[in-house]
Amino acid sequence: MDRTDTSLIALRRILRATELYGRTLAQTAGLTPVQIRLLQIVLGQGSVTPKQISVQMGVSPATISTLLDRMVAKSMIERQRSDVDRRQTNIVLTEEGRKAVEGAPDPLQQKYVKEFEALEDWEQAMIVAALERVAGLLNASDLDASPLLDMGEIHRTHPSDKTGG
Amino acid sequence: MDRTDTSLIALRRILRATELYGRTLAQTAGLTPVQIRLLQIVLGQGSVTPKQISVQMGVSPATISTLLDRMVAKSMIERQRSDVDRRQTNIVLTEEGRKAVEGAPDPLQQKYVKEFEALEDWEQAMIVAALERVAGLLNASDLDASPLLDMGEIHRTHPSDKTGG
DNA sequence: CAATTAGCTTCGGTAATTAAATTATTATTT
DNA sequence: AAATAATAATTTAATTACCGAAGCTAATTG
Repeated sequence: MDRTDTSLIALRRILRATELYGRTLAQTAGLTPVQIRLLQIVLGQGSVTPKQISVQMGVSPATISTLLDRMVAKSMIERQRSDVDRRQTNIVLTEEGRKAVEGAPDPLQQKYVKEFEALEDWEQAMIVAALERVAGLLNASDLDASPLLDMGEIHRTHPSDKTGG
Repeated sequence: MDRTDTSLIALRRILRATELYGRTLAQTAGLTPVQIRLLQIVLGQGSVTPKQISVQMGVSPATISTLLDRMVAKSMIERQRSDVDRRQTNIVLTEEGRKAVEGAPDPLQQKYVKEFEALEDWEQAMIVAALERVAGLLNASDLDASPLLDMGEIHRTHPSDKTGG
């Protein structure tokens, strides 16, 4: 077995593990994976339009619209008409929504961060370099990643009050 | 920004790129991402039970059952009652299903393989080591990866006409 | 044989998804 | 400015994804 296959298999293991565990986490939080991803995007941006969300999640605006309906019904987000361009709607988290997303961190946080930080210095450096290389190979744009920068904060805080809902 | 955050962002870029591109590929093939994953699992295993599929995909058997219904209706797979244990059903690809899955390879194959193989030797080695390390951190079980070993064959073979199976 | 367990399916319901059509607003063109 | 085009969001109708509970069939166990 050559290295291409080996790396592909490792990548698939990463994808599977993340997805499977993410589903578990979502159910624990009383939300769906899609709903959590929405909340994460809004948290990372502070304020986004449905259009922006649809691009980041790779689904149509119609999908986002109905998804937002449900999240409004759950009092997780609010729609605010934009002042500068009244065609646009700004999506913001409610207090409840912020608690929900901070109490339901994403699977990478849970399974990855602690172990990563326990690694030797040189190994961390190698992993960072390799991951960025792979992301580059996949043409992964910064558009996808930068909104989630704020998520990095989570592993530093104590989400000890999981008042599940 | 520390290395933990940097690596998390890179990982998310990988996840997003794979998912977004996978959705595009699926639509091009006239299938959904879930349906393609089902076909990939059956291809990799040769013959699987609905229960095994449900474990690998991380969904309930009920979900698989209805999914199989649709794929049978599309003539992509067949249900075959097991002889050794007649409670079980063996899922196998039809000729049409095999063509479909081989004609719609997964996003990693498409966007990754060629570029990876163009890398310097040392860089390939580094990436393999790093990816396997990360997969290990995420506790990705071998259960998830080994079924997909056969997928690695795809980029080497010509899916012309493989008689027999 | 009766009870239990295992594997799969069916049923009822919620959520996710899209294409197409609609509404409201902004931008452009004549 | 009036007409036209383009953009942002939503609604509608339809399909797919998903699950728990209940039901069915086959295997196992007492």
